[in-house]
Amino acid sequence: MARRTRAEAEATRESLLDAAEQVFYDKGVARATLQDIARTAGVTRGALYWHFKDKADLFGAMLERVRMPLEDLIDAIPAGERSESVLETLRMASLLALGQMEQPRIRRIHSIIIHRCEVFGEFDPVAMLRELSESASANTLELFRQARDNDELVAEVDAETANQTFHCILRGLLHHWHLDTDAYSLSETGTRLINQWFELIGKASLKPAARPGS
Amino acid sequence: MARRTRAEAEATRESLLDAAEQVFYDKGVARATLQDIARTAGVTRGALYWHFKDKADLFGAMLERVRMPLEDLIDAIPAGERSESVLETLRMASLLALGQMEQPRIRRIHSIIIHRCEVFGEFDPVAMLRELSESASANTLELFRQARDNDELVAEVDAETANQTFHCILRGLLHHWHLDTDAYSLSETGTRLINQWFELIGKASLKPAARPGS
DNA sequence: TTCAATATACATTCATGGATGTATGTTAAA
DNA sequence: TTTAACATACATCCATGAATGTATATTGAA
Repeated sequence: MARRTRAEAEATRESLLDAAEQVFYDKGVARATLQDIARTAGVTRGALYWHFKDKADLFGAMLERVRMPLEDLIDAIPAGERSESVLETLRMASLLALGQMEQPRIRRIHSIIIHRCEVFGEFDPVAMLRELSESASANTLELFRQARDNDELVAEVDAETANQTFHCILRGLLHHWHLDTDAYSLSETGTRLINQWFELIGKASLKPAARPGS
Repeated sequence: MARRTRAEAEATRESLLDAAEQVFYDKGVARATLQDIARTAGVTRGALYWHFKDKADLFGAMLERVRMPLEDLIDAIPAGERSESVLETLRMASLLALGQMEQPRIRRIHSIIIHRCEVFGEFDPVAMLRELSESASANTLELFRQARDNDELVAEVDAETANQTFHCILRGLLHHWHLDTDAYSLSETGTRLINQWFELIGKASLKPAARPGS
């Protein structure tokens, strides 16, 4: 066909990324063919090869599109200025994060990363996950240390172990939820687990109020 | 080549499964070719097609080979007769499980399932993971309920939430470890996390002894 | 403002390889 | 002799990537 205007070109690029998301989700990254993706987007492989070098490039661009909200979500945790206590800030931030993970777009991307792609030539999604994990862990560790310095933690726990357990619970919950996202509500179950754990590690004297609900 | 004796045939079948493990681990299930696997096993694709229907069948057989030890590991948890308290039994069983997961064979299989395969035609590894998870969760839930009935749990926690948190911590830790298995020792870090959590959920009056080490 | 000149945004076609599955050959065990 | 346990050979398919075609958008100069 003929040349499109710049706005139209950007639109086809976006529709290719949308199509990639859908096809990767439906068939897995390896079994997804560029033909499938182009057809889903309503164009030919020619268009795809114009906008992206190959499947790895397309995959990377697809992740890039949601990396910002994902990283914002992590960096936003310290942004919630310590309203009452640092632990309370962490607790509320993690509940917020769980809510984000139920959004369809984020959920689909997570599902692709967790269950629908594998080590992939030069491109290694595991490395990306590792980086995200490291950065998130470093951020919250700082907060757990503040909590310890503020004497908000019970005697049995240290900041480092608490931080690790915190991320393990969240990660474990996310992975279990992705085994069957229709089985239960991530945010509801997550809220229950997180609240109970924070109740255990926080000193009773510093609790904001008795939560009578169940 | 010539016809082999039954024992030799079984040996080539085993070597094909060994080769599948290695090649799946190295290149991922999708990018692994049956040619690679046969070559690694020192035979041709003819032998592979004699023993297995196709790649999915081979993959299933590979998992079948370690399913028993994996399920034994889960079912063995209640087998550790309640020595002192139910919680103590659970704690020790989980530490045992972490140790098993560091064994090279189990580690490789886990790595393949977690990072090196994706949804796969009729064969769905996610469904298998879901079943294993359900069965393990049901087993331990019964024990957490016993612990509650024995009044071993602090007032803040209920059996159901404790069970979920327990599995989330273990699952989250396993997944994080598999991002870089050389970064730390799974059993050492796991012991620290698990011990601290059990200390939090168990009543102090029932603690077997003060663990002075750190 | 207008109009070549050129870059852009694709579609189409082609060459290639590589993976799969099956059919058939071969040889020694049973 | 028959058949199990492979090896070899073959046909088919299909995904990739690059090459080429093409019509329009954009731009700079006059």
